[in-house]
Amino acid sequence: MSKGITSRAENYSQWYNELVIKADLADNSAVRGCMVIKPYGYAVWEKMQAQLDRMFKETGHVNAYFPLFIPKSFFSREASHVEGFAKECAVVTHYRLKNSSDGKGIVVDSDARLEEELIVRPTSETIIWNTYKDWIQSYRDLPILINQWANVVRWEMRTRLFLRTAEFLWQEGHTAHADREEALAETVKMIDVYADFVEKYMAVPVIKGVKTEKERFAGALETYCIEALMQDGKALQAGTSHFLGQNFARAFDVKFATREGTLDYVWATSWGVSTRLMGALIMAHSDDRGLVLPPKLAPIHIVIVPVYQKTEQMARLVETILPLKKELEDKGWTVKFDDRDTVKPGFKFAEHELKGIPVRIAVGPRDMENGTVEIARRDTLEKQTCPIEEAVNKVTCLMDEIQENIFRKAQEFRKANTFQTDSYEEFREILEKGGFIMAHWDGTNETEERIKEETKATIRCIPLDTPEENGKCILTGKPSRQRVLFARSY
RNA sequence: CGGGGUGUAGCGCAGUCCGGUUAGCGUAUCUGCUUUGGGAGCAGAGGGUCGCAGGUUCGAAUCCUGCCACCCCGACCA
Repeated sequence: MSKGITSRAENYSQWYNELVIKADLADNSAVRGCMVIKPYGYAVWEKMQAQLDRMFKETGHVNAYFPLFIPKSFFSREASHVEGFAKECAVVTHYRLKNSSDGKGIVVDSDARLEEELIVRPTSETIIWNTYKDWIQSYRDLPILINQWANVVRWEMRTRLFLRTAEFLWQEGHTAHADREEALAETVKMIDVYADFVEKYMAVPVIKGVKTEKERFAGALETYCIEALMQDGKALQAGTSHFLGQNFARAFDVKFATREGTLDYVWATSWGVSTRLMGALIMAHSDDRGLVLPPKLAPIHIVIVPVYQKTEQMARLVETILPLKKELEDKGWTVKFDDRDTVKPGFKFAEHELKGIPVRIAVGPRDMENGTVEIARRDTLEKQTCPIEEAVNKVTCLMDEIQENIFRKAQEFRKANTFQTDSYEEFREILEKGGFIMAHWDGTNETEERIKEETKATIRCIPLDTPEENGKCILTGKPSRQRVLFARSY
């Protein structure tokens, strides 16, 4: 295990993987493309989960749970949906094993073949809409605003810890509405919730927009998304909210009696974020010393490290440290007192930095004499000595400062790496360095496809808040009304 | 699924071309002493079906055949 980790762009993926593993977040599992989320990583996910859940409830949603297995036939109901997901599904064909006839191990019992294969959900639209059909008869049954916390499986060709694993954890909201406007409003509301969460809690700035037809979710009429820029200059889709129109209602025959007494199909939305957000968090803030966690999502806010030579000294330090710890905890901070006597302070410093703990307090004999403690912040690595009675206030201020600072830093990075160009030549040059590019596009699938083939860049989104501006498509020179966001992406 | 690469101690690797002592190094682990304000030092100890299965040979980590797994780059994707 080497001591340093480098975030140089050319070995960014190794850096990322190494960081995830060393910072004790996750491991590769024995199952291809899956990961083991370790307790520390899971604690971060739980923090994210808790906050998102709060935000969903505040916007009127409730949680429910639907089956892991989906009958194959459900999938073929919505044509574009099956096209989008069929290639990457895990399929259950049998329900029993038996001892092999040669006595060596266990084989699948070929007599136990399922009449209809079951798909391990890659997303739950189909099984949920099949259920909603029974739940919805009248406008009085609407809206249905349900969220599910679940795992899904997508048999991806290539995987990377947190960013794209075969199995991943996520939440998926599935709502049903009586009219188009309400469903559209819900779609927008949820992308706003996501953007809020990612910016205010994860401290990662995002760009809100809609996907082009080519990048749209399979079966959606419109896909809203938030896009973030990682430190290697690649874009990461951090969350999506889909306006599904009446497509799934038609496919699953979900009609309702309207106020006016007519029969109409239900309007749908779905929206989700996943453990991929962990990937975004890691890549957006980390440095060569390891993870940098925003205080609002850090499982441990403060670590207290004692510095001492003899056991008696430690006993004296404890008398100072325990009341301090208690006082910090009363303020609502999660505090770890690292009293291990098996490793030296320097080792502990490095380890807690690797794990991204926002604030470290060191207390040693020198402090005992002066009535001080040393406070170090993870984001800037600055250290300061302060009187012990001021420590609690100091730390409390520091937490807000750190939260703001890492957001500002990420914002500045994005600003410095967002470009605007009207020349295809320059467009290609910028892509080599990485970053977001705002450029004109003629609005056709063909142009988008050709740009992707020639440059590996995709249209991340058509940003919501970009002003209209007449221009010419960067590739074809045809007229364009608005710049769109291009980037290479994960 | 296409291209490239790698499987040797918990982790990271050397040895393989050119077969030949008891398979080695770093790190981690354990014990002891000294250390402790930025990843400690010394001494000692434990830990291996050399990815799997065949074959060639007096002798295989090394050569041959087949298989498997993983990683990277592409295509695909949250």
